[in-house]
Order: sequence, then C-alpha cells, then structure tokens
Amino acid sequence: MKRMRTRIKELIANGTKGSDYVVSGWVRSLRLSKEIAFIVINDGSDVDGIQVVAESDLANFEQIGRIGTGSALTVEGRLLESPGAGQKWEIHSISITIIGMADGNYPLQKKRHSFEYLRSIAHLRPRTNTFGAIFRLRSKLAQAVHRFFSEQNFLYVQTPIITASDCEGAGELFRVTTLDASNPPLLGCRTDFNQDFFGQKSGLTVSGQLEGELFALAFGDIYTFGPTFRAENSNTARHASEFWMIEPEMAFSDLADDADLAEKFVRYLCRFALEECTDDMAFFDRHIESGLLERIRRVAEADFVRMEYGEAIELLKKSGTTFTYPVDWGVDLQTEHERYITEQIVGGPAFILNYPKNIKAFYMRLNDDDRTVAAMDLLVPKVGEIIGGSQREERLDRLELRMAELGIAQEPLWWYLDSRRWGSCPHAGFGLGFERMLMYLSGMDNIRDVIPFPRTPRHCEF
RNA sequence: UCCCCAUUAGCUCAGUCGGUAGAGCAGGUGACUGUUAAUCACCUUGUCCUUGGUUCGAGUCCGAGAUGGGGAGCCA
Repeated sequence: MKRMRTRIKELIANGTKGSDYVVSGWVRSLRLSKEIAFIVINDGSDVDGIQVVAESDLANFEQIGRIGTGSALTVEGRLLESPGAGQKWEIHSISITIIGMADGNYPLQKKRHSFEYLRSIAHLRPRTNTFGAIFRLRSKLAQAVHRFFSEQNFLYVQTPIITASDCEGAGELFRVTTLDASNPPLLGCRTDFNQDFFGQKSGLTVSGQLEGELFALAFGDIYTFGPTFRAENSNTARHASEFWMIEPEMAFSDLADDADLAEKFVRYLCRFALEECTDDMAFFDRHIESGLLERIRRVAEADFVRMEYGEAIELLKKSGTTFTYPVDWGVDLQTEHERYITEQIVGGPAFILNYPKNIKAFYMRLNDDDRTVAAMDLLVPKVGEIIGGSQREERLDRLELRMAELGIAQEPLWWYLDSRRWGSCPHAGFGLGFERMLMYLSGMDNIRDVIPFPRTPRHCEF
C-alpha cells in the first residue's frame, strides 16, 4: 500500500522516533562519499528541510550519486535522531525515488545569490530559503488580515478591479480596452470610447475606497483586500505597478477612531507574525536584518506616537538638520522628512495628523480651521509611509466645493455624491500597502522581493 | 521622469601605468563510511553589455545607447 507523504514541518514537529515515513521534496544540498550520501531535501513547508541519509546498499545508490541540486525526490525511510551536529532529526532511507532530475545547469547553487540575480529567475526563487520564508509569511499574513477584520466584525467587500472612475487623476490608470490600438474608432480626431467594451473609458482600479465608502454607509464597518494597479513610472524599492492593498472603512467614525484602528491592526499583524511565523521570522532576524525580532516586538507592545502635521513641521525646523527640501508649514513632507521623524525623532511608528488641505485629496474632510483636512499617514522606520487614511468629507456642499476647486468633474461621480445626499454620516478609513507591511515585517529592502512575480515599469515577465 | 553608480566565466567578483584576462564557488573526472557552504587531487568554461571614436595597441580613455542597482519625485 502506498503511504501518504508527510510534510517535513509536520514530521519534525510530530514525528515518532523509529517510525517510517514518506517525504517528497527538492534537493538543496548533496554530500557524497563512496559508501554514504547526505541529501538535504526541502518541501517548502519549513526553512530547514530534512537530512536524508542514503547508504550504498540502496539499489539505486550509484544513480543517486548523479543527481544534482534541485532534483525532486520521494524518500521512504525511518525517522531517527541525527548523530551529526547540524540537525536534530534525519531520515535513514529505505528507498529513494528520483521523480524529477535537475542537471548541472540548474541556476540555483548551494550558495548565496544576489537578490538582483534571483529576480531574473523569479520562477525558481521560491525554492530558496529566503523566498520560501517570505512567501510563507505572505500567505499567513494574508490570512491574518481576514482574521483580524473578522474578529472585529467587519464586512469583507470585493470592490471592482475594472472601473471607470479615475478620481485620483488621469495618467496613473492602466487602460482596459478591447479597441484596436493601431486603428481605434474616432470621434473627430480623438478615440471614440463610446465604442469600447464598456461604452466608456475604463481602467484597472487604483483604489477600492470610493466603493468601500458606499458599503460602509450600509454595513457600518467594512474592508477590502485585493490587487491595486498604478501606471505611474515609479522606479523605487517601495513601488510596484501591481500591489495589494487593505482598505477598511468605518461609518460613524472620525480620524481618531481611524488611527485607533490602524494602530490596533498593525500591532495585531506584528504580534501575529511573531507568534504564528516564528521560524521564518527568526530566519529574517538571522539572515536579513539583525535585531528584527526585537524591533517588531517593540512595535507589537508600545503605543504609537501621534503628531499633528504642524507639530511635525516645528520639530523638523527645530532639529537643526539641513534638508534638501526646506521645511515650512504648507509643504508636503518629503521622504527625508518622514524618515527623520520616524527614525530620528520618534524611533518607531508615528502618525502624522491633519495635513494642509492643499496637498491632499478632494474627499478628505475639511477641519474647522478651514486650512487643514482630517488626513493621517502612518510612518515607520525604513519603509516610510505604510498607511494613508482620512476622515471623509460627509457634507455634500463642502465636497462639491472642494471638487470644483480642484477641477474634478462631478458627473462621473454622481453615485459617490449620492451617498452624501441621503443618510450621510461621518466616516473614515485608510489604505495599508500589504507589501510594505511585508517589507516591514521581514526586513526586506525591495518590494520586488516580497511579491511572487512583481510588475514594475518595463517588467511583466513570468 | 530626473540625478548618481555599475555591467568581465553559469554565480560572486579581481584585473595596477593602455600591451588580447584571473580567483573563489558551480560544473566534469577521480579519492573518501557520518557529512553540515563536506574535504582532497586534476580538468573545462569568456561577444570583457552594445556601438562609434582616440591610439601602433582599449576590459582599461572619450561619446551614444541598452540593461541592472541606489537615490529623488508620485504614493501604498
């Protein structure tokens, strides 16, 4: 009878000494001698994998000597304590079946590769220790997002990926069209989008916020969690053209409630990573960023600093530091300012609240001072802005005035304005970049290394 | 999009003053009964990113382009 394969993580955690098991995985390391071979195989369930001991009495021992790193094997053998120093357990093989050979051209070697090189072989990098740990964390963390909001009784809403609303400004939207780009139908000298698939210009969503607000005004507390697309020509380690965003929205809530939720959420995710992804987090602490565990532990425990925008400006001015971009009330905070605040002044996560209205979006609620809006950013060391949120303008007249000031057409957003027409109420929400959270938790420096198959300008391979 | 840096063997990199290229790892062959990035011996591998130019002679100097990286802007 064919025995079921046991996942290596499960085997190491709950295996019985002296019992027989079947494990399958990919060869990470081979150490051969005439009479004995040591083969480390990994099946993706944990960082370490398990050492397989093969002795020369195996029928295919000679053949095993010719396999390369990366080969797929199924091993049947006995779980025993390892006399060697590097591992607690090992499997003494009864039989080894070579499932898929890998020859010497296999691009992953038994050594450290640069992340740049591994990006060029993104189809194989999940088989490395680092990317194994990252994508296990990513999977777990996605589940933690749902668990958190489920515990808080938030409704999960799937906002559309294809949309016709282009509220945050044209140019950053990926066009969705079935028209022939080389020969589009014309209306005068311009493309006639009335003849396009949806009868109008459409594109990939840049945010589910506006639709999220509509659901918040029916269900109270809601969140979205899905892919988001930006066609901006951003070439940084923190931007991607396709990324995942978590956007909660709460009715009958103000900016302070919003910050409370954001803080609770971020701390929950930190605690979750420490408790539920212990081995992978320890791996990051060892190999990616020394001191990571301590840093995350502090975030999970300490209260976040809250600072008014005006206060932040004063602190920056008084810092005595010369910035490339001069600081004054009214300017947007540049990366150098944000990093100074979170890294030098605070030394941890910090909310900046109530920004000048002129540097923020139309839907943010105008404060009583008439010059700031109820906006907030959460800044964290290294990554910078991880959350952007606001209390939304619930007063129809103010919203229409603001749209007029910014030259935003009301007609395409008639449905959004309707929400302020009937049963409007104070509400607030934020967007958390899922990949930025992953960077923060893993210590990885580049967003392209926390996305399975990243899309950035000029890169759409795999 | 702007500014800076890089591009040499499959990978990571060295290459002096301008004189036609080298190491470690990987790979191959052999040795080895407990290895841990196994070890030891021997061996193989090059469009020096491309393209113009300077020069008797360019991996090396100059121009242009491509690709990658870092920083900035935009943001999550």
